Amino acid sequence: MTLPSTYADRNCSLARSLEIVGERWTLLIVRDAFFGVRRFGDFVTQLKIPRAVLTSRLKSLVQEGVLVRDDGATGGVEYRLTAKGEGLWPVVRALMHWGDTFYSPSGVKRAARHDQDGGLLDHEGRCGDCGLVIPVPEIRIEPGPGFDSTDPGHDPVSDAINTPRRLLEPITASRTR
Amino acid sequence: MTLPSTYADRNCSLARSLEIVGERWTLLIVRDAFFGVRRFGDFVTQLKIPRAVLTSRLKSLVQEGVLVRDDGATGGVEYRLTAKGEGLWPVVRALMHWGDTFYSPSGVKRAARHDQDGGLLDHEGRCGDCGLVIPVPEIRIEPGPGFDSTDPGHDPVSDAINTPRRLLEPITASRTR
DNA sequence: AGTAGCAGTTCAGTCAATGAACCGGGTAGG
DNA sequence: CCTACCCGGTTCATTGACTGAACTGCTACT
Repeated sequence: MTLPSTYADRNCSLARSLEIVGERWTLLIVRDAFFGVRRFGDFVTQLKIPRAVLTSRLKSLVQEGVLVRDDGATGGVEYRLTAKGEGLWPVVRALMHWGDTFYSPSGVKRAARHDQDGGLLDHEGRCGDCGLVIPVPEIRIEPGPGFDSTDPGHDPVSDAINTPRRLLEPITASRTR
Repeated sequence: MTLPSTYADRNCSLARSLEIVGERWTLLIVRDAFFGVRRFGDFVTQLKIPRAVLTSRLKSLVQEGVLVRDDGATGGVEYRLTAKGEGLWPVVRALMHWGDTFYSPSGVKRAARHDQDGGLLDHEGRCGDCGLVIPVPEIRIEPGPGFDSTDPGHDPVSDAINTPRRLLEPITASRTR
């Protein structure tokens, strides 16, 4: 899966995409990046992913141009989504919608709103108020009716993610800067 | 990944979805099912997936209600998408679109049309002619400009898949019934 | 110097994937 | 009735990937 063309089908863009984001953990890393996670350690605590696996996934995501790694202004290492990475939002949205539909009887686990006018976004990412498809940086995400708030967050990163916030806004919770 | 809740995050429908369709090969099996593949042996020849893995994937997809297994009218075993399985079409479409966008400079590898009026479907599945989102059984799929027809199909199943056809229509190519 | 936080590595144990050979039931032909 | 073939599925030895815990090395602060 890591190597190019592990799936034989050269004529299928689905297979091609899965070469990049089809491995275990990869899409969850991307989701966290949408939610503002940027630091190696924050991915580890949020996802409980083995550090070695995270290293390998971040490396290939950077190589594929889904993330950029830079030693950021804050002094530490940061991983951020590129435009190509942001292009995965419809994929993440579609999977979340399918999961909400078939595995969350009490309603969506997370709702998306248009940050500018507060309108609810439908499953296609279209704002109920202004009718437009909202670009990623203008989307605000918040807990929905299906969100389970018993068993509350155990770490500041999860807490930050579960608070209404705009996508891509960096998480600064644990860091007092 | 096979077990429930291998991904810790209970409050994320993305993680929940990936429990079901996030394993290696699973979405490719689903894609083939959309393209009309129904037989064990056809999945093997089309995907070149190890038979043991296919057995295991089909079993869990049936268990999750994405596929149904029945000993069909034709006499053989058949795997078909359920409504829940058809609900994965937006996921498959989103991943194909991302792959087309970033890995297929010469254009989409497969185009989708509204079978009724011949209108091209956009990346949201909306018909350019009638403006509606087209339900899966009314979608016709055909090779697009990015399709590589050198290195032609080596097996009748691939040939059938690469011929314009409606989704879900069973492949009967190799079988002379 | 001394400590703390963080990105990333190392390593041994475990579990899943791979590919090729094999099994057994059903059907068709002789 | 016997044989050959097709097909779904299993078995098995090998290889490779994932896991979790401990460790390294760098930087900043005291």
